[in-house]
Amino acid sequence: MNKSEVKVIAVLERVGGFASAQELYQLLQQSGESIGLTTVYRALQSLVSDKIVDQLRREDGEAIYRLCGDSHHHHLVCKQCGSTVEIEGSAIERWTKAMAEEHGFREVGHTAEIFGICPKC
Amino acid sequence: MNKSEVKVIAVLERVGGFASAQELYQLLQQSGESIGLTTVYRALQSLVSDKIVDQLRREDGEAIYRLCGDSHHHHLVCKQCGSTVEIEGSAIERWTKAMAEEHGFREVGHTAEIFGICPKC
DNA sequence: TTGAAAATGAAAATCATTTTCATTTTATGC
DNA sequence: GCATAAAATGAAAATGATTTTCATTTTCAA
Repeated sequence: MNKSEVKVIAVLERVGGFASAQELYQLLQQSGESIGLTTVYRALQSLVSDKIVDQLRREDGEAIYRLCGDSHHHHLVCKQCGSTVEIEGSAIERWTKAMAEEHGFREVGHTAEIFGICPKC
Repeated sequence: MNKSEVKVIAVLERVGGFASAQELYQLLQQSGESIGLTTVYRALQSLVSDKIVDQLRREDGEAIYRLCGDSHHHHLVCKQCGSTVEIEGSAIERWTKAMAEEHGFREVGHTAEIFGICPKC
């Protein structure tokens, strides 16, 4: 665990959820850290292979990262105005576990979003 | 639905599962079809937005496609080999409805995927 | 038949990510 | 402290999937 990895972990803690390498790089720049994009990518690779960080993919294929064990939340997003509400997702956690068990999958994670039209719109 | 889209559907039927745009392009070339890579991409985009084709992502971020069944289903995807299992999602449907109602949203939809490592890998 | 709209595809552009490679930093042995 | 090998760093180039551009071809209705 070297200096860069510590910096990346710190910014991931600050973010408290998923972020892409590019976003993390920008956040680090903004907080005055001197770190190159290449190094951010390398730190993330290393943290992923050490299972300190989870990696998954946005719909557009960009890789996103978060600290393992971060309890994550889900969003209810308005299709019209874009406003979002954080919602409770224990039903999904249970569903994930049940389905994984039923099909013998391990190291499972999930993504879930609800979208619709909010009361204001 | 134009000629290219028909060709892409035909090759997807032949494949009988997921394939990337590049793979589909090669298969089409091999079967002597005259079609450009750009056109393959465009046909896939169009088929996805018409909900004739499902799109998801390999672990490396490459988009993969397959013909979708008509029923709304969810996927359990192996992070390693990309194999997928269609799973039952009534829990999600209920969760979506409950959350939407709680926050006054209407016309709601959702996305949900579970990923992990399958028994074989 | 004709003209507009849609489709096509080669080449260029885009963009996240990885690789290269020369330089700097760190750690280790003396 | 000093020398030196190993590890880390980052700028720039390379990669590879995907998208955009744009000139050309095809389709189709009037």
